[in-house]
Amino acid sequence: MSIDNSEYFKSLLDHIGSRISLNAEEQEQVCAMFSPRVLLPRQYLLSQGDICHYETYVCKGFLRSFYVDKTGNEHTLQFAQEDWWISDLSSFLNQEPTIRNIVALEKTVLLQIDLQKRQQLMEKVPKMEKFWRILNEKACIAQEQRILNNISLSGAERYQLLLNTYPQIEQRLPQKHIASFLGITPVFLSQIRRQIIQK
Amino acid sequence: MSIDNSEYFKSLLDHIGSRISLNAEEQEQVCAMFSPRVLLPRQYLLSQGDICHYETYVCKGFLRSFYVDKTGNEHTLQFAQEDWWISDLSSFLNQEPTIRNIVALEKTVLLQIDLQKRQQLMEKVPKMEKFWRILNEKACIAQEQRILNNISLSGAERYQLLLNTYPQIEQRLPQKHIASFLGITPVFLSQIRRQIIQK
DNA sequence: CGTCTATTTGAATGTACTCAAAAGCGGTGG
DNA sequence: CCACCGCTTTTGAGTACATTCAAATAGACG
Repeated sequence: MSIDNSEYFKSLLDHIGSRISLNAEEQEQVCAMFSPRVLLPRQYLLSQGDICHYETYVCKGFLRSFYVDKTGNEHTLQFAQEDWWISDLSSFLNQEPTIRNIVALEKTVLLQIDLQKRQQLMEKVPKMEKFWRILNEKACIAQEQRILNNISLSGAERYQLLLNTYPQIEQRLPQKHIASFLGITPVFLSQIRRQIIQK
Repeated sequence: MSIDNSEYFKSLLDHIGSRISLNAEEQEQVCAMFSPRVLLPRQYLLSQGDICHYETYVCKGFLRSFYVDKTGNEHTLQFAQEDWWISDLSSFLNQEPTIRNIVALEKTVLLQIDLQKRQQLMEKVPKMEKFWRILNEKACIAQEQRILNNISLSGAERYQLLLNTYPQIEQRLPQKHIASFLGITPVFLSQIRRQIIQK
């Protein structure tokens, strides 16, 4: 493990440590199961048709997962920044080809674990079972809220809410990706922004 | 435990047993933590402002969780039928008041566990930690797919997909609830159905 | 049978999309 | 440093998707 990497493993351990407490030995066992990886901007972590082999923790950088429909339009499922996770759970757990893509938007540093090692890790360090349970519970809560927003709010309202929740998001992302996350077209998002400015 | 109830505990144990394997003692410990409850049609399991005190397994019947916005419109987050779970995870885990409602649509039989007992159960029967991890993973996968449908499909397409996935849903639910689940108005759903019939 | 609620229908309106063109904004190379 | 290229954003016009409001019809339940 290089000096560089140790910084990234530390952020993973901090992340896990904020949910469960690990002793030194357990921390080592955790780190032993994760492999670091670096992506350059526009580099793909997962492409339509691949099997998603890893659950991925983001140490640094920014990624986007999206689906491309038959007409070629992109629909953004998730963004992931520092201290978040990203994967295609369905493809990962069932080891089936995905219909999604994950791409780095910036230079990105990741820590990855495959299904087998995750299994082994949960056997060796049973607390990690709890960690993933908690992680998934939080993910469920966030997703429920997003579903509620999608079925109850207009495009303009969803945009305002996103801005309130992540004020800095516009600096880091082109608008068209925000639009595809909200479920509207880039043209319509531009119109929404114009109306906001005119007030 | 009455004879009646044992039938319902059996379905819970079958449900859990399909994800993890429990021995007889563990099965008893599980059952000891759950309390049965019966709801009549239109009876509320949870009301806006309450704290969600239970995770609820549905033995029999049908429930709906929904949010009422400022204008009084209802938005359906989830339906739950036999062998499904329903709760407001956010309210349950944080023990905070909910903004949602859960109501029985039919006569319903439930098994409920509160946060403290769930905690105790996971300590006594560590496998249950795994059970809830798996349960939440599956919930996440389903929610991701619903989000993708919401941002990439039209109302008519979402309706067709729902019918394909749950062909019998129309027998069990008024249309207005289906509409509020899809994120469209009942009037519009009626128009969609008319167009389908005309083909 | 009457009442209450759900569904349908129609018309008008608003929300969001498509298409096309123009303007803006980096990055790259001369 | 500027000109050019490719990509993103803006703008406008026309269209389609979805909502609101109101009234009529249909179903469910006591």
